[in-house]
Amino acid sequence: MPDQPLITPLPTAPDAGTELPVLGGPARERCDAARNRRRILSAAEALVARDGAVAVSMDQIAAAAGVGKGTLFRRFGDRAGLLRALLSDREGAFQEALIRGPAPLGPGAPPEERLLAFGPAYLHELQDYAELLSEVEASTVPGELMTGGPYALYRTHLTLLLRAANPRLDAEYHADALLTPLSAQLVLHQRDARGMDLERLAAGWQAQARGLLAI
Amino acid sequence: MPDQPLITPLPTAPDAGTELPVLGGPARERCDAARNRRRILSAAEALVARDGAVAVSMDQIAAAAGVGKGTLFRRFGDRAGLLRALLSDREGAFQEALIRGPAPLGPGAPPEERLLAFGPAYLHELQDYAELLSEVEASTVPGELMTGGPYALYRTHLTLLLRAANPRLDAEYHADALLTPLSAQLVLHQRDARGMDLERLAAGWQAQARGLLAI
DNA sequence: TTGTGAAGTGGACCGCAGTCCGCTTGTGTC
DNA sequence: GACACAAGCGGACTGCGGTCCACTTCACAA
Repeated sequence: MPDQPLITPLPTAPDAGTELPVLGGPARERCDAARNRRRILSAAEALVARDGAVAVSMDQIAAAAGVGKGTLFRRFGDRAGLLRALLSDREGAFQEALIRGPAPLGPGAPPEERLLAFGPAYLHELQDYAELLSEVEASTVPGELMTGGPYALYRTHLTLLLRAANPRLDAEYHADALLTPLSAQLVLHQRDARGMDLERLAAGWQAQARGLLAI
Repeated sequence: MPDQPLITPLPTAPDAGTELPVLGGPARERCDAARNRRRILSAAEALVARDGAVAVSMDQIAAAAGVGKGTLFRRFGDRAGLLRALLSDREGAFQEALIRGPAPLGPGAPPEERLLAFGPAYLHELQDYAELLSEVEASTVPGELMTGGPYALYRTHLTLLLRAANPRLDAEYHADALLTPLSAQLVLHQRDARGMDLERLAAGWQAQARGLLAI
């Protein structure tokens, strides 16, 4: 299982990873590089767990990992990339469940049911790592957030489901419109500052989706 | 007409402004301070018009205005506050139209119609200053964006309309859910990177709202 | 074992937003 | 007009994310 499943690697950081001993691919990773990557990730994980993602700086991570700062940026592109790498396992599992998992989230159920299952499932996953993902959202350059990374997959997924469930809709638009209320920053604010619990958010999201199916 | 209508001033920057010659209020603004504020705003406006909001730094604005950097931050709190001040006239006009303007955006029309008028009107306004507002969104600390500033008014407005139009809804949730797809960052991405024109965005938003009225 | 080129490294460096505090200046009082 | 004091000022300073490039280390071939 790759370290960063389904996340397109940065052009500057191929990160082919996964120490396959055979089949020297187009660009194998040198073993000292792999060792440093592990060091960086485990140092970052420990610091984030202790102090929270907001309070951890790239210098701190570099120092804790015993590498230079340049190595962090060569490996992960920018701060958002490093934080995203910390999430990749969990995000990968969710993406896997979307594509190959059991119904109604995975294939097998009718598109209406799969659509209605998405929001609550995503919100449930989000509870664990909302703070980290919120930090990723904040430190990603605006346009890039929607373009690459996991959002592109979710957008495609929702577009296909919407198109199948109600062909009269502008599926592309509504995929965005259903995805933005799931933003980690918003959900965190709703949960912590306004006291809206998970069930309420999930029910609201489903109502939003059901409305689209009704027209 | 105040400089920053309906925008609650920062605690560190009272900005009572508006050179009222009479009625010495609780905290009159000294006239050199007012002169500097005008200098800063016009310098900022010129630089933003020339180079774009992203490319303009606080140091540049301070230098162009002929004041120290500390003055900028004393006056406007942070970068987002300064950029928001550049928008305040236009935002104020739109808020005015919401509250006291002609129907269907203003009062007089039934809530369903006022709701459906909001999205397209806001998107239309946004076209002019989307880049600036996107920069404000990006440089505002996450929680604060929804709490203060114009968003609070829009959220309240939508909440009231939704509650009146369909009492079965969780009006507070759906106010957020209808507001997030109007984020300047998203709209800019949809318009420029994905080639979705204004009519399409407006129609999509209305469909989203109409769905809520239907259930 | 040794040579070689590319992949990898790390810390000095840059421009940035935001803070701090000693100094200046305007204003109301006597 | 002189004074006192608070309001205002500004630039040096901090820590940050991110870049750069001279240097080191690895992997492979002869």
